[in-house]
Amino acid sequence: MAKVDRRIVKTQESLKKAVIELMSEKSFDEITIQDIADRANVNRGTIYLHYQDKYDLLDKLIETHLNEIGEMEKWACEMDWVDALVPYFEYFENNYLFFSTMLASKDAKGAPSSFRKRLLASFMEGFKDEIDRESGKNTDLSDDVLLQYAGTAYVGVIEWWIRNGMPYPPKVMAKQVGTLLGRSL
Amino acid sequence: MAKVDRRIVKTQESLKKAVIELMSEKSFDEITIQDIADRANVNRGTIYLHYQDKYDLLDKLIETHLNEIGEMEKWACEMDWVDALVPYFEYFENNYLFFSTMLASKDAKGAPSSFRKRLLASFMEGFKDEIDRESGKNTDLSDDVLLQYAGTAYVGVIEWWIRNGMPYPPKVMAKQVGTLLGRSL
DNA sequence: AAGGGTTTGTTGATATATCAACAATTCGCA
DNA sequence: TGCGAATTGTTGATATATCAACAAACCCTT
Repeated sequence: MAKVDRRIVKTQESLKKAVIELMSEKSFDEITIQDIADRANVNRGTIYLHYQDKYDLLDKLIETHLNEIGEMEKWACEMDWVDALVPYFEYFENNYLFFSTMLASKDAKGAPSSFRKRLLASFMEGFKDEIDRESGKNTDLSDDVLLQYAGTAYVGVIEWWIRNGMPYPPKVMAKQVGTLLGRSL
Repeated sequence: MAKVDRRIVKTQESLKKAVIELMSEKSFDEITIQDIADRANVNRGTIYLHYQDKYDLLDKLIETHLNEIGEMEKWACEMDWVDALVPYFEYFENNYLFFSTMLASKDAKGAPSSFRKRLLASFMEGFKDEIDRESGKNTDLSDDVLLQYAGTAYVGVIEWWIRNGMPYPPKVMAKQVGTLLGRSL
């Protein structure tokens, strides 16, 4: 990974943080580029050095998180389901504002292409390699159905957990969801 | 006040914040320029664009706060002592980390020139115009003594209040200290 | 006191961010 | 509908921050 200039990182992080904050206050279409610039304490023009427009910014923001989640999948490989899920729930907890905002906000017209959908796709992709093909318990099931089932279940639980203010600690969630996913796949 | 470039403000604020944080962890002489740069997430060289060395940085940091306190004096003029003090104590509260660190840390060799002394001088200066010259209650007292008395008392109380984790809310402190200062001056 | 590692202050070349100004577009509303 | 105001996206000139590299000063430890 080539080193990125410090200023780029700082600017992009302020911008992303600003968008998240603003989205928890107004709907995405009401947010203006100037709003974002002000909140991030960055010149308006600077935004265009990094992003096409606010849709692109939101898009990249989502992409960033999905990538980080994707990274964890590799790390978590070779682990028990229950243990592997802990970092996920901790990640959701640490980025509470982002997830609650994303799952709460209605999609704007153009770009956002439903965060929920992208999250689901990401999870299903990750589940692919985790399906039990040995014990034979899944021989009568098609992957499509299985993935859809486990994926929506997972997303659904996360959504519920976030929306309800994370009523259980990450470890407890990981254990329970881990058990259930283990049964399903 | 000519507008200052955004980047300058950001950089200087990170640097000042970094110094305060670090001073609450190590003694000032143990802090290295590189430490400050790292903590502030700024290139080491950038520090020299703004300050001579770490002593200068600390000096300017103190100066900044003393100036802000000085500003409040003008604003607070024409007010009852009790009311006038409220913003002060609120300021101390808001900058708790700074004041507790500054009042706690032993002076390093070169520059710091005792924060406590500078604070005292600043207050005494501010008290000058507040001495009661009309009622005649102070005719037998010399300004020197009076200022020294009230100044050290004020600083002493603040020091105590900060050191003990601000056991009373700012308004309560303002009321009590205000009463006492009113009697003294 | 010598030596090896660390910290410092400085430099020059380069990258990025800023600012102000502009025309083009969109928005709110009369 | 159409006007005025706000927002957008771009530009060019400039300011600031970055990075890497350097020699000098400064520990410490032997």
